[in-house]
Amino acid sequence: MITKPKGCHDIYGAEAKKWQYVNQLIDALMEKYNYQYIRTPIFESTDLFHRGVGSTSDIVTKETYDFVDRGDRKMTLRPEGTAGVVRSYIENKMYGDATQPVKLYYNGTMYRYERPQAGRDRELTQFGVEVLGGDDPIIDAEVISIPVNIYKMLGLKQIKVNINSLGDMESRKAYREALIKYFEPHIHELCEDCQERLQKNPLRILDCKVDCDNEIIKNAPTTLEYLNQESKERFDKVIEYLGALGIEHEVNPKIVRGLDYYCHTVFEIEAKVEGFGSQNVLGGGGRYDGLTEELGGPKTPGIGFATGLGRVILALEKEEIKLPIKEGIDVFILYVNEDEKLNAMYLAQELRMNGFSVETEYLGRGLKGQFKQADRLKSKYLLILNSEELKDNIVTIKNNKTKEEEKIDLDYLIYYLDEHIEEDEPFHLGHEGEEVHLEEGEDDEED
RNA sequence: GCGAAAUUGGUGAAGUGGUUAACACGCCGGAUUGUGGCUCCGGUAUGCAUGAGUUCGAUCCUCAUAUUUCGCCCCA
Repeated sequence: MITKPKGCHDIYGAEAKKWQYVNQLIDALMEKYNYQYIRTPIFESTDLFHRGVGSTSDIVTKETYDFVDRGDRKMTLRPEGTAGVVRSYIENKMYGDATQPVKLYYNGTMYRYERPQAGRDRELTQFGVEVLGGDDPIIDAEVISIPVNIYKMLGLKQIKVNINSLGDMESRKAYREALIKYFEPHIHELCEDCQERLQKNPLRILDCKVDCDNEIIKNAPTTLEYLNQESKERFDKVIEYLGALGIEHEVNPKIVRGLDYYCHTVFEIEAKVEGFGSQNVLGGGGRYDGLTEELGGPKTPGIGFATGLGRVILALEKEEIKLPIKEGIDVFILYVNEDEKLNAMYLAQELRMNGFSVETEYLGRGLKGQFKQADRLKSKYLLILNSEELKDNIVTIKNNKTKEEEKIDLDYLIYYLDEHIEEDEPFHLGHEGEEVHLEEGEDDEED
């Protein structure tokens, strides 16, 4: 048997419904925020990812899916969304668009050559936004608010927003050096991994799992102490604006993110629910004011975030949240003989084209089996065909809940169903179209 | 890249170095000759992850491979 590649998943059945729901919620909310959907290629020139990401980690060399195409071009399956979006922004000269800043969102699969574990796959789906061409802290606050609001709308409660500032490039550099200087004399008191991190990626020592209780790490200088005046004021604004949006958060100087291009605001949102596993960051992001220039575009400030939808769905499961997913069909058409079958086929098409979800029998089961099938499909109505009745243009329609049965003229069938079956509810933001309040404590705790 | 555990039908699972691998659920059919969900009866073939080895004989023991799960590294 040929099996799926390691770290990949088939999404189908009830799980696929969850994905569709989440995707619909994202699309609906992004429309309200007026972010434009963008779809970029799933593979790009390998250079694109090498340039943006920098050299402090072994991401690029070890953890991407690289291949050479038939034209000898070096290609890489995208490991994240930002690089492609920024490339597209530059290539399509969006910095010249009439409406600025440019607000974009994407939702697609990413590929990382990693060892799978809970919450970590080789093919993953990320939803993210990028805002290019503005550096006011109001943008930072808005970008952070998007995943927070999505999690809330999905019903997730046990989440925590961590935020930090790395400052501008100057502050960041100063901090890095200070950190190396601080750790160097104590290096032998730290774990092996940390000893290696010291020169390669000293910021990562701060969230080491082995040494996290070590006094040396606890007393290490924080990014915040190394912010210059301007960076500090900027960060204070972001905090203030988050407060205005009612977004609970914690300033956590250990949040540093792994990549070189981040500056100023960085944030991560983690799932706090019991049993989530060690990969508990649902999403995160930050400001990358230097990236566009690095990739060959004009100097353009930018900020974005991405959230792994697989982890979001895992969090929904761990918090035992049931999404309001519509299930069942409107009508199941039962038939037995060939003449009825032809009518069933035609009626199914007719009703479908008139907006009803319809199933009929495909496997030649007996009437008893068809009733069972209709129940399994959670059909609201049963349409029972009978050759004799059809001659008089009559069909039997049965409400599968009340079990009441009526004989009606075929010409009235659509009218009848229109009367009895309520319209599919369009996707609502919030529940049952009620007003949504996202502030703490006002939620539906008591419902 | 490193370490640990797991893998039995459509599903949940029990079990053994030796003719037909339990039980349950599900599904299909019948009792009920065109109105079901309960009950009873019958059916559900080739199925013990894959490949090699040990053995008279392997689903069981050994090794390898694959996948899954958990942790480390890394985390975009």
